[in-house]
Amino acid sequence: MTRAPAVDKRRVILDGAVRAFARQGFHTSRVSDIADEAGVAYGLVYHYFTSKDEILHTLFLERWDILLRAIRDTDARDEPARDKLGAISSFIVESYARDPELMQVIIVEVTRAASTFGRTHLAKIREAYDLIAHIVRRAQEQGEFRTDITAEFAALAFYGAIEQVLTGWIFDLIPGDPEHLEEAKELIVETICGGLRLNAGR
Amino acid sequence: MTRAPAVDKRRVILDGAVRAFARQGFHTSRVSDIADEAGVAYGLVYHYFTSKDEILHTLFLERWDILLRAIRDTDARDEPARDKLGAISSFIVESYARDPELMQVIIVEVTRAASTFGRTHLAKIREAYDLIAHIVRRAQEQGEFRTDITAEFAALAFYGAIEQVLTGWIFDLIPGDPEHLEEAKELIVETICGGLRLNAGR
Amino acid sequence: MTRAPAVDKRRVILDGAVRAFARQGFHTSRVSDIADEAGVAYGLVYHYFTSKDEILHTLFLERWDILLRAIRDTDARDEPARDKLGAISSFIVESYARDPELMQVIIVEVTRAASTFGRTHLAKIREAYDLIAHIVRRAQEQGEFRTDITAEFAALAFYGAIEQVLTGWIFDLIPGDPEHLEEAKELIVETICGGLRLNAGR
Amino acid sequence: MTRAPAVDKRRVILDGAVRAFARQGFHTSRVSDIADEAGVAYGLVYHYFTSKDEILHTLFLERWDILLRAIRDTDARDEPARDKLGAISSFIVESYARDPELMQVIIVEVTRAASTFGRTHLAKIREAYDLIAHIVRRAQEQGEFRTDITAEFAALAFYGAIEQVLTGWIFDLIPGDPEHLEEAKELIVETICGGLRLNAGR
DNA sequence: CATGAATGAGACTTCATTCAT
DNA sequence: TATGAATGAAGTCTCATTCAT
Repeated sequence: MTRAPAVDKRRVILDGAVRAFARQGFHTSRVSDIADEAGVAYGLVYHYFTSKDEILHTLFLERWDILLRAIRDTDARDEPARDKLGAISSFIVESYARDPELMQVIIVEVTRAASTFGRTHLAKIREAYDLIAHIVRRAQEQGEFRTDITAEFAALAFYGAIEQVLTGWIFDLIPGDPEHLEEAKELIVETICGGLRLNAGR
Repeated sequence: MTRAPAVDKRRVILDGAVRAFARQGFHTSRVSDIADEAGVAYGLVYHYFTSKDEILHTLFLERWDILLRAIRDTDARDEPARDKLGAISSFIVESYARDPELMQVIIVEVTRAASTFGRTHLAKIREAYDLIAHIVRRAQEQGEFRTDITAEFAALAFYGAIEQVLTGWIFDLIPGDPEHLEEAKELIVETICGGLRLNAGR
Repeated sequence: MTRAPAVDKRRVILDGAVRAFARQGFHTSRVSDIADEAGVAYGLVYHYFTSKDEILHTLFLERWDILLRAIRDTDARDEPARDKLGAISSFIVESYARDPELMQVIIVEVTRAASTFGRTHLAKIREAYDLIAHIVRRAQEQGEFRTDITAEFAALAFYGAIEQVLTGWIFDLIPGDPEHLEEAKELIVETICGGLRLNAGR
Repeated sequence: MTRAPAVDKRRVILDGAVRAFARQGFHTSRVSDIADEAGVAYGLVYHYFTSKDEILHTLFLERWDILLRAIRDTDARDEPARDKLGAISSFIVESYARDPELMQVIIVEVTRAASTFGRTHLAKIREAYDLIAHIVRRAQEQGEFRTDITAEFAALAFYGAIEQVLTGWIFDLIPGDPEHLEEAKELIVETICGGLRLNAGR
């Protein structure tokens, strides 16, 4: 007759891990650092997770599935590709605004640090590119986007630009205050869709 | 009086390290893997480098300085910013074409895996962004580029797009045969400068 | 709530270290030798101590503080300096009789092998000399001891004689059976206080 | 038809070793430190010595044989034991005055740090004690010294007192300027022969 | 003789994971 | 659930010694 725990220790550990990973990086974080950060005992981490790796996997998968769902939902809407990409850009920036440490961990330790984890989750990551590429491809078919740039290529460029901007915030290369974040949502997509070139057509 | 050795063992070790890091990643590569790959004795690695880290630092700095010089040289030329960015894109793609393993190591282990190394070399990395931003800024002043996207932001987006495309090749997300590489040089810059949108102005 | 362990593993490790150090010397003892001798796993040594050095430090400090306290207690008594020195001599010889390996380690590896450790603990070691010198100085002031030999000098000579006798036992230069040990307590102090010379005054 | 080298490199290396060992201790001195200190190339050390150990052995044996000879010469003289011990004391202090670094190395790294080297040279070291004990024994037989303190024991105490005083100088526990050194020669022997006790007989 | 590059065994230390309580 | 002591494999770095020139 055990009642539900006052706090979800599993969650507490995941949150501690985010803070530890964000501060010291995954490799430099010891399991004891995670436990300390979470305020739980050393061994409890292994009660909820089979390995240190699994914690990072979990953090990534949780978040990435949310992202994939968001992209799918966006794509389902009936609106110009430009707006869809805008929505995706907004969603990612918004995610960063809400939990910068978590996004930092996912980008720095998984998405970009392809070493072990990236490779493990390559399929998942690719899924996002594919979904974006799909949006682009449809836009090309419908005459909204140019066709001389392949959809796959465009998807990478788009996502790469977003991640780099986030990286810029993470490492203080560009100002990351709320105002700039808000502004960036639109600028990112405009950069990719509209291009830097100043021309009459716009 | 010792004469110069027939082969530069230091170079041999660096080359071995590139292969080891490219195959297994920096963290997973043991110093003995580097030595094996280079075909030298374990201890010799420490004869030329003070630590495993220093090897990666050296690889990065060697290459990055070449990149910075290339960007500076490009900027010095008198031509449209569009062409300058094209030249930079070409240079980076070309670097990848010539030594994909080295570029993989630099991107995957340093530039993107900011954890420990990125932070160390942040200043160096930023230098590249700044140089690119400078090109953009000048283009904005001269009416070649639109001004509603800040130069710093544009630089990040541009560089991010390139890196992501390279990452795409590295992880086989998009075809990376010579033909595609050649084509990409131009496509990258056209994506960023021209934008994806199909419009009359072009 | 974890209860106190049946055996104090920290103590077990220290004891194992004493045996290892006594047998092979500090430098020649590997951490694995200590663990083996203590009958614990390799890593447990580092659970309780931060380094191999710290183990030796601990052994020394534990014992030396006991010695210092003994000297202080002795000095507090109201009796001739001759008897005080006799008590100190007895205490040290007694310490050796009880745990010859520990004393060997402290003398051979710390007190005399001043290289690294001695220097670290020089202040502590000096404290002992100073306390002895203080006893001598008081005796000089009260006419018990001659004054042409400085107290500091006398303290060194006294302590040096003791240590050398212990070293003699440790290296089997002189017989170290219980009987001789007992006898030595008095002989040491008599040598230093009475002198070797045969003269009418005694 | 090679002529004698301008400088005896072997000697130069030994001298460099003394400085290195005195400064950093034997264990902490690398062979390269010795070479650097001597101003010769790395490998040359192995041209003259088979191992790092052998260098220390050589330093010790060279000096110790001189000491043994000095003791023997002293003993051969026809004079009171008191004066013989005085001569030995003088000789050792003099040795320290002339080359404190060498004496430091011999005492700190060999004589007292019995670990590996002491054991190796135990027989040699014992020889000195035996010679001193012999002097004492003769003095006892001739009624100069008391007989209740065994000669072996007395020899250890005497030598121990000397070494401790030297150690005091080495580690700056007592002032080691020339004046004090001169004075010590006599004080040491007077401490041991005359004793600290103030009594009518003297 | 002289040089210093090359070798590789060895030892410390770290830390993920297990387990008894 | 919860704790943290216990385990031991793994990896970095050091450095004495060898050797080609």
